[in-house]
Amino acid sequence: MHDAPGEWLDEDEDRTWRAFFETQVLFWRRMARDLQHDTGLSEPDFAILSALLEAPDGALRPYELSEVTDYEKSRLHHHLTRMVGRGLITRSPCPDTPRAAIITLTPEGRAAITAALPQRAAHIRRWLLAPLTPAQRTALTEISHHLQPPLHNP
Amino acid sequence: MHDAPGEWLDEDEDRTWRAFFETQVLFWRRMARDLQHDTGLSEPDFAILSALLEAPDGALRPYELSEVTDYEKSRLHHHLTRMVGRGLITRSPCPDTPRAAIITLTPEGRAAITAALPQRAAHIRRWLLAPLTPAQRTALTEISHHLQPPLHNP
DNA sequence: AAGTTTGAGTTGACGTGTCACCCCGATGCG
DNA sequence: CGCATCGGGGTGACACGTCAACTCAAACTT
Repeated sequence: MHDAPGEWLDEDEDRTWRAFFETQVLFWRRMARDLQHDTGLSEPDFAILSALLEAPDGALRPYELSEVTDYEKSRLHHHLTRMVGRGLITRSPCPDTPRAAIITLTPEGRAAITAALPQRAAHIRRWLLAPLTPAQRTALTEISHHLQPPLHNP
Repeated sequence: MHDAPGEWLDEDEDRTWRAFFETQVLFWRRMARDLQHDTGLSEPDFAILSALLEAPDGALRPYELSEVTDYEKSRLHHHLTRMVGRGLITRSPCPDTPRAAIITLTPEGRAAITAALPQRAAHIRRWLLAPLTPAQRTALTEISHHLQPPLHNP
């Protein structure tokens, strides 16, 4: 015999993989570039600011932000530090609980994210939704769900 | 009227976007983690080493690597520097043409990439191909191609 | 021939991410 | 009570990427 699953993908698998891979690289590159150029925000800026915008008073604790954005605490901490430096948020010790921090949207941060939302929607439409037929959109949604959950072995 | 395209995505668009977004994040996280843990290589390591492996004598000039991998020259240069430091490749001045460099696979680099190829194929099967039905695979291939080319306005 | 342009290669500063580890208050339990 | 463990928060080192700019030889221009 030659090989069971083989050393590399067969021709069909390879076609799917290459199309997928190249498209993903292109897509995220376009999204990051447009977001940056149209709003001055990066992907993580956008994720954090929009989480804060949906929170009451525009304020959340870091671990809550970490759950919403699915960023590890260290990555989140570093990024929050940079965002404080740019005036988008503030980090203050929580008055009641000592050992706790609280992240708050500044007016500049609020202005930035509210201005960015429609831009972002336009980017998503332009690079993802518009090129697809309605059938392809639903297919993509289903495919995404299929790739998501099993998690048997994280 | 309320709004033409609106400030954010409508419910249906949002469902597609969220499913897509979250799945992509998860997918690339899994792929990078598995590649790292099973082979000690990062995504850019893998891309560069497999390009070199397919080249005659396992050697290419940086600008050729840049075309194959679609990395900007600066990113490529920095990464090559790190890879030289790890002994995966060598960078030598090209004998005939002065101002040119030549990147060569070391025995360690060749061993690393040949060991990594089947691992990588297994990761792709596990996280992308296996969870999908044959129909979904072909749909994904087509969707990827639809998202690719237009480029009207880079 | 002198001057401009082109392009491969390089550099440095800085933004982004990951890893391993530390700090310390709160919680739980022998 | 004393001690361990847990978890939110934080830090530093280093890997990865982007941007703007520089070098310098070859090619192109006038």
